[in-house]
Amino acid sequence: MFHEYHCTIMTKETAASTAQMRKGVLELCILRVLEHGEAYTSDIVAALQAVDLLVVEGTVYPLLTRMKNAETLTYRWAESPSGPPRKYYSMTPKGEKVLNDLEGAWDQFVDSVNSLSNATKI
Amino acid sequence: MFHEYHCTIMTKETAASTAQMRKGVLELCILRVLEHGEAYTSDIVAALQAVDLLVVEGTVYPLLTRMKNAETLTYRWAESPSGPPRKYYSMTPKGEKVLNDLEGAWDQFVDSVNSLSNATKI
DNA sequence: ACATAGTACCCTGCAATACAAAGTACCGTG
DNA sequence: CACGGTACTTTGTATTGCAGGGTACTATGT
Repeated sequence: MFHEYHCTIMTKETAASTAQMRKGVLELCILRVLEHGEAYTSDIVAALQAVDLLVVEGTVYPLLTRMKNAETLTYRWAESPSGPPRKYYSMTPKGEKVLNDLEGAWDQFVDSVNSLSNATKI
Repeated sequence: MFHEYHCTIMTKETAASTAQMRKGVLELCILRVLEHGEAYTSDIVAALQAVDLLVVEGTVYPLLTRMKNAETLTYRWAESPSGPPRKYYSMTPKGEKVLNDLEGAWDQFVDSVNSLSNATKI
């Protein structure tokens, strides 16, 4: 069952493709969220869902671990008002550099895809 | 060995992410190429590489087969001026509908990702 | 006629990873 | 002390981009 009710049109094909589109850009999205300050997983998921980027915790947790291992992120433990302690993630200096690179790659990628709809001739 | 010499900045991390970004948008890109008329695989690969979308034949061939099986595309055999015959692909009516849907999904996706860099607050 | 080179298509195996689902652990409350 | 909620982790599956190798057809040169 798809949770993408808010989309105007969402056929089987489109749903599969949008799922694919998310891949590879999640790292950029997470860094953009953390650009505004530290956050823990539920914050990040909520921020991404708030802009219609549909991700689930099961996807974000492993990605955060990978980014932490790559030293793009770091975290600190912090107590929760109710529940177990949370891992609050924030960018490392290396993470800021990665973010900067990914911004450029993203812009270039969008330009490339969009240039196909006008300029291409075979 | 990466062939992405033309990119201004391409670290290990960026290269991996751009490879991921390509995934899921290739179908849209192929449809955008075929929007201008039929083409065979080498035409398509050349058109994508011309706008810095780096794909290889090994990726495009299976994708074209999947799209043909999904009845998004069809093809006709045509003789080559030199070499074996070629499969010239073109969009089916269903393909035009898929293209239209993917255009909308793509625009929405780009907006979502870009909205993170400004409006997000945690 | 035959060997060679070039072009085009196809298939197999590998690696990465999004996602689902189940499991573990901690905290507060009744 | 049991229970519900929250948070983190792990396991398994399916998808798919990519590399590499294989097959087949055509044209060319000897």
